Parts: sequence; structure tokens; C-alpha cells
Amino acid sequence: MFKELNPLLHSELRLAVMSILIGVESADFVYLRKQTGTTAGNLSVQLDKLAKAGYIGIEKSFRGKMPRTVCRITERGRNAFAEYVDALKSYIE
Amino acid sequence: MFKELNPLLHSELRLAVMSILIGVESADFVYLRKQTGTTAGNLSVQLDKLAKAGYIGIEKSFRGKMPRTVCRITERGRNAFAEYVDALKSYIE
DNA sequence: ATAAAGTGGTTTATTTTATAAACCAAATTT
DNA sequence: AAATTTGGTTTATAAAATAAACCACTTTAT
Repeated sequence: MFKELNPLLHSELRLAVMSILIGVESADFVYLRKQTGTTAGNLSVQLDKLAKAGYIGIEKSFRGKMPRTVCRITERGRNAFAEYVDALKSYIE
Repeated sequence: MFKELNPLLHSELRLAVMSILIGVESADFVYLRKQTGTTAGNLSVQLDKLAKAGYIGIEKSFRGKMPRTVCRITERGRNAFAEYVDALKSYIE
């Protein structure tokens, strides 16, 4: 009757991050923080979880002298997101 | 950009319960437990939360000698569900 | 009649998760 | 050179979900 909701995606902040990343080539930490309106600490933790699941890739580098964290959705992340959306529909349609 | 997701509804089990109740006149504890596949303890706790928020009404009675718990969505619950679904769309569309 | 098992739950304890607070290293501003 | 800002991470706390125990009965089997 109801499809299971991937708990990693069923989180407001992680879902927002994935929702952003699915629509862009890449996005950096600062951008994600502004768009989601969350705290840096929370974002840091949630990005880690998404990365550990292989849903996003994180590249750290320096832009001049400042650190820079760029995130990008992976194919696995894309698939998981699509499945999650599909599962959600079993609840809301 | 992203609408807030009502945390009371952003829970797999509570969402499933609301999803069932929105489509029927009423449903009892046993039916909800079977449809959702959850444990009685978990269902009991989550129904309480929905009831305390005024999203569902709970009537307790006896059917012959056995206790019976009947749940019904309220107008407030109906509205909250509709809003939640609408908010979700800002993430998945 | 009594013990064992089942029904329909509730309550309490444990684990997991989310969130916030504190911190760090370096850069920039005053 | 002290204070503030940037771009984060780490750690502590609060909240939530889940599971395990339990309770009050009823039904079935002995």
C-alpha cells in the first residue's frame, strides 16, 4: 500500500539540498546555506550524511586563500531522489 | 524558495495514518495497524500526537467485550494535510 | 477451573536523528 | 594588534522514532 520512504531523504534539510542539487551542475556550501536558510553546523552534518551515502560528491579546495566546498549530486543520488518522490506519491495522491 | 514542512506530518507513520484517514469516514486501531504495518506501541504514540494537535479525533468504546479505538480526521487535519502536500511540492517539482 | 495464548492496546526505555552551541583557522576590517 | 567576519567542523543537547515491557482483559485448550 505505502512505499517506504528512504529515511536519508525524508529530512527537510537533506531533501532541500538534494532538491537544489538536482537542478544545478554544482553548488557550494555558502550557496546551499543561503538557499536553505539553515545553520552552517547543521548543513555540514547533513552534507556529510548525503556524501557518505554516495548521494552527493563533495570537493574541497581553496579559492584564493579561502576554503571552498563544492557539492554535486551523483547518479546514485539522482536515482534515490526519483525513487523517494515516487514513494511519496503513494502517500499524497 | 522552500516551504516549511509541518514536522508533525513529516513522519512516515503519521503521514500514512493521515493518508488513510483522509480517504475514509473512519478507521479503527487494528485496521490502521495492519495497513501501516507498524507496531501497536508506535501507532499508539503517533495517534496521540495527531490527536493532541487536533488533526484526528479518537473515540474509545467497546464492541461487545473488546475495546475499540476509532479514528477520524478533523477539518483541521484535512487542512494541515493539504498544506503539507502543497509544501512538499516545492521540494519535488 | 485453570493455565496458556491471543487481542487491543498503553507506558516506559532505548536508540536514532535533528538542531544548536561552541569552537577553530585563517582572512579582513578598524 | 584587537575585533569581526568567513567558511566551515566538532561536540553537546533536545527531540523524535522505535522497540521492549507491560496491562487488562477474552478466548481457547487441558
